Amino acid sequence: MASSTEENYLKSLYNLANVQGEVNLSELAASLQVSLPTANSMVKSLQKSGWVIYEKYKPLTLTKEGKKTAALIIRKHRLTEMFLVKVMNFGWEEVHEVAEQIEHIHAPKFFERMDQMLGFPTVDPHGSPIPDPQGKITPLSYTPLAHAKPGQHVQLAALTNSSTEFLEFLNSRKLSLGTQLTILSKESYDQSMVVSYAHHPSETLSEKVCERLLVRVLD
Amino acid sequence: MASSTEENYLKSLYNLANVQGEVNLSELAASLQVSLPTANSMVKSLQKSGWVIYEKYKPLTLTKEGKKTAALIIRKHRLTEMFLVKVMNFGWEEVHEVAEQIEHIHAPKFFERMDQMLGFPTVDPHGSPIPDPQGKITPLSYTPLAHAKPGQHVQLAALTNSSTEFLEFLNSRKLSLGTQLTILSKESYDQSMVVSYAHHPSETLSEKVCERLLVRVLD
DNA sequence: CAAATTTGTTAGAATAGTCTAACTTTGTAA
DNA sequence: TTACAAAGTTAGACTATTCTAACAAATTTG
Repeated sequence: MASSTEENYLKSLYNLANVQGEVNLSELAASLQVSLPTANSMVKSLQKSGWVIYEKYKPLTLTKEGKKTAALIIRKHRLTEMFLVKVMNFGWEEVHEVAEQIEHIHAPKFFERMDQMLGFPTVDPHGSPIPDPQGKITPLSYTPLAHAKPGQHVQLAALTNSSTEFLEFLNSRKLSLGTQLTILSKESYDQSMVVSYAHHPSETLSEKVCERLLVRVLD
Repeated sequence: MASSTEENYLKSLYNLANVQGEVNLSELAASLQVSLPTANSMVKSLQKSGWVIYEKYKPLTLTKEGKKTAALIIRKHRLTEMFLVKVMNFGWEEVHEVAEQIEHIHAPKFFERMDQMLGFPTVDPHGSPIPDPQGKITPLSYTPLAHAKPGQHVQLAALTNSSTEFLEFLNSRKLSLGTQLTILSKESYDQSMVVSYAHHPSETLSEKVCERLLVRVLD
């Protein structure tokens, strides 16, 4: 069984996986905030345990086992976030830290109960998909708000970034998942967009924000 | 801040504390299932951190700080057990293992929310008192069933032992906290007792069981 | 393409927590 | 009160995870 540290490496590897599912050591080290040699030696040991495929100077890939293990940790993380928000009344900006700890708890029944109490949710409070109990994950197919056209009606469905600061920014604008927006205009100079939604007849969102908001196009 | 390992040492020390609040190294080592040298070296480091008072060949005592830290971990443990039973519908025999892990989570708000959702309980599912947020604990003042006299009416209030096996035994007899018992007789040969309670007109409980059941005398 | 930069590797060390083996103190009991 | 047993200590070693310093390979770029 993986230690918490190992679980964190697998999770990072899973989340960083690029087009080919390949990740550089440096990316991994940066994402975990450890030095390159630390990541290097850990990766060697993950390889010995059969979780990653690794050859000197080559990029890293998770094995099938590694992917599944990672997905199941992410499942626990997202289920926990959902539980904190729906059952324990946390704000969506408060749940990450706690979930980072609870995801390492070994107690299948605890997470099964959460799942059941939540009615088997498929996405977490930030719209990210929750892997199923087998570690299968259905990728999202939403569009960045930045790609929407003036006149379109869209609904906020997920975020590509869930940092506390961004979530607090969204709170301050009363933007939450499900909010329906009408795109009023797009400024070609800086790609910012002017949108309207309930009680907010005109709100300007920067390019950065528009890229982080994933929407479902309604018309 | 204490590591999980250190927290476990403090908790054991707190729970083992005898009359003088003194504990032997061997008791500690046995309770944590580590070797004597391991306990010895850990105790030295706990002393350096100001959590225990220790001198070569002398018994151990927790400092004020150590006691408070321990009580707050026990608070998290018991609050968690209560949450698992009352909110997540676990059986009282299933909660210990999970709580052993969750008690090490650092997330004040998480436990405050539990406390609030539970209506600020003062005892856990096994009748053990929950330390307050300052680490103060009110000791129980119940009587072992073994001390009750034939003819008395008592109510099951707490347990001195909460092992899974004992809890499953109680489940099998439909005995739970709050159950009112009438003591029918006590066998002087083996100290076993014959009691009656809802739907159980006559149930024999061994001395061992009677010593582990703490009751409130009703008349 | 050769230099510069980025990326990855090795070596060596530190800390936390654990162990076994060997030895010393303390406490008990004949 | 000496001898044995129980309890505690020391020394030395091991694993996991981390670091810095020094070096090597790969990649980028003028």
